[in-house]
Amino acid sequence: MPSDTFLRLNDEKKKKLIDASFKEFSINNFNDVSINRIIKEASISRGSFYMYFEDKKDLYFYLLEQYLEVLIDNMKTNLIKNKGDIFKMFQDNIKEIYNSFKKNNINFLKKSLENITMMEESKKTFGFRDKRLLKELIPNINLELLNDNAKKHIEVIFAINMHLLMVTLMKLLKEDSLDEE
Amino acid sequence: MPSDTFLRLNDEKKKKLIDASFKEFSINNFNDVSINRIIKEASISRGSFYMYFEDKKDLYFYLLEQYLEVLIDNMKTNLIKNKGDIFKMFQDNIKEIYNSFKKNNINFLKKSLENITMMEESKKTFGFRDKRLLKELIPNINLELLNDNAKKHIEVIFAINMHLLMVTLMKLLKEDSLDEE
DNA sequence: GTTGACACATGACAACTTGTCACATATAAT
DNA sequence: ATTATATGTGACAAGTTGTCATGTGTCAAC
Repeated sequence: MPSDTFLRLNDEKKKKLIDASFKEFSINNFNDVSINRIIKEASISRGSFYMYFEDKKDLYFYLLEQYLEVLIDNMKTNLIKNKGDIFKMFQDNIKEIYNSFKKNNINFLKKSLENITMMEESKKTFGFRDKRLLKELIPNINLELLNDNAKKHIEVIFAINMHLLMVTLMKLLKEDSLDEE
Repeated sequence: MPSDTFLRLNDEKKKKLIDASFKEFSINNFNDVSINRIIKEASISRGSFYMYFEDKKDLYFYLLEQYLEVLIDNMKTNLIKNKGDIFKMFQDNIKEIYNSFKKNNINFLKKSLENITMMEESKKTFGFRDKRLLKELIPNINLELLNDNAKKHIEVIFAINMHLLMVTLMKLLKEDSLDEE
């Protein structure tokens, strides 16, 4: 969360920083985003930045929220335009975001989705990569323990269990981290 | 992918680097992982490292694959122990990973899941955050356009559409990036 | 009007980071 | 022994981040 100091800032200064941040996060992956470039573009000092935000992550999540605001606004507009038809609204919104990307060739959402995708890659590696896991294990699985229906859908059952393993571990390990703090 | 040079390395040297890398990635988030620390721990030179791997990401995905190998091995062992019962196998595996974390308090999988979670946070922000989106839009939605069943499940329908918007955009924007290259 | 308290701004600084490259050395092939 | 080819090396430039002592501005109280 940005500090109160940031929120108290006059609109112009705030906007300048937000704009510069959006620009930077629209061009670079999270890892390559440079606070240096942001403060240069926004003409604020290094010290000020760290007065406003804890770190890059803090800034990023603030930007996400801001983006969401804009998204909601666009959706509202499109909803009214389409007389309350949510399906048409969704269609229009996709078009708009896509066109805006085509035009400027930079897009905050695009980069965000890339960041997510990169991490989802690793999730895939764990879970379902090329069905490799199952292939390796199948000789050792006793199919007789399953009923006929389950036998047929062993891939799905395996995938679900793998997913459960991930989710369970995620929860367990997360709770544990919280205990420490 | 690691270079052939790396794969040709003798086992001892390879292991030393892999071990050091796992350790570093088990303690720090992806962003905070330092190649510097890794090469120091593994006693190799900076130049060598970049001969083996393109960058941090390259190394990370290699480690993921290695981790998967170990996972498969553990699963096999547990499968045999449990006479081919995959459900018992999954249970045992969760316990094992969790206990290993409890013991060493460092865990590669834990950090990986944290990285994923952090990015999933942002996905949530876009998509479904507190049902805020729907709440803001509902006054403008014309429910008469939906049948009675759809009316009841407007939240679900909305969530699905939101998800579709994300997935569609992800695809569109990704394809477009490929065109450029 | 001076004082003091507080909020905010500043940029130099230490302590990192990464990727590259000219050069050195090892190993194999002629 | 000589030449290729494959590896190893660490200094280097060019960045990065977060901190902190030292500003400046503002506003209330004496």
